[in-house]
Amino acid sequence: MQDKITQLFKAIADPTRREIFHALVITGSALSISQISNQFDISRQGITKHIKTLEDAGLIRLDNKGRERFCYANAKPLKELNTWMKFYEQFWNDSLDNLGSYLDNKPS
Amino acid sequence: MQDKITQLFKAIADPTRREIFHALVITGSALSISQISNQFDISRQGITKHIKTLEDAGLIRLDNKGRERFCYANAKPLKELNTWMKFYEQFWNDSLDNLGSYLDNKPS
DNA sequence: TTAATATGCAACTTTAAGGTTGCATATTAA
DNA sequence: TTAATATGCAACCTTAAAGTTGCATATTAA
Repeated sequence: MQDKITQLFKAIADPTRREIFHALVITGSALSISQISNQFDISRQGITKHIKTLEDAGLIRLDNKGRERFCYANAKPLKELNTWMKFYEQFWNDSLDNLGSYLDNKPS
Repeated sequence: MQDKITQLFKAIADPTRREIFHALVITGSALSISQISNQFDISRQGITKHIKTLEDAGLIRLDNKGRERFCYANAKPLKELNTWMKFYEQFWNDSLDNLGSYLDNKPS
């Protein structure tokens, strides 16, 4: 399997999955798979696959309740992505970006 | 085409592309396509494709110099991803995560 | 000017991702 | 107990992504 951070980035790289995750976060509680899939045009099975991907990435958790499965968000893994990004903050704040130092060293 | 943020997430979701980007960032200057591809096991053409993807996402820029093409990093687009993530910071800091409010409302 | 280097373009293969359909099964409502 | 609901499992299709190879071309070094 791929590394954790790749798995996380891939999970949120899909717009449908970001929507599902966001819906769960703002709901603040849990939604069943049917409730989620009703909000999308794609089939329930398609949504189930997305949910599995999000679950594998740790971004959602599932709780069985009778015949239903409730999903709720877990934003904690995003901390790792934030850590990854933090490193680059110093670079995106550079007014010149790397072009500056590149041009300084450019062979003429 | 897909939206900007999806394009960015997909660009950095690939581990090889993250490596290329990181190498360019820490180099602080520019590297030619050959110099980059020499650091990887995959073919030059494979690297060229990754570079194209990174360029399309705005994460690197290219500058032609004779027969060479120099790539340099541009971290600025990551700001957008950071903005996306910032929203969820309040949730990953919750000690209880959404499980708490979910259980509170769970039908018994 | 000949050879080596750096690259682009295009076609191709392989694998993974997103999505569908059909069917089986467990749970709950009528 | 019969019907409706919520779901899983598995097979399948389609498209896109990752990566390759071969060849053409421009630039630079010998």
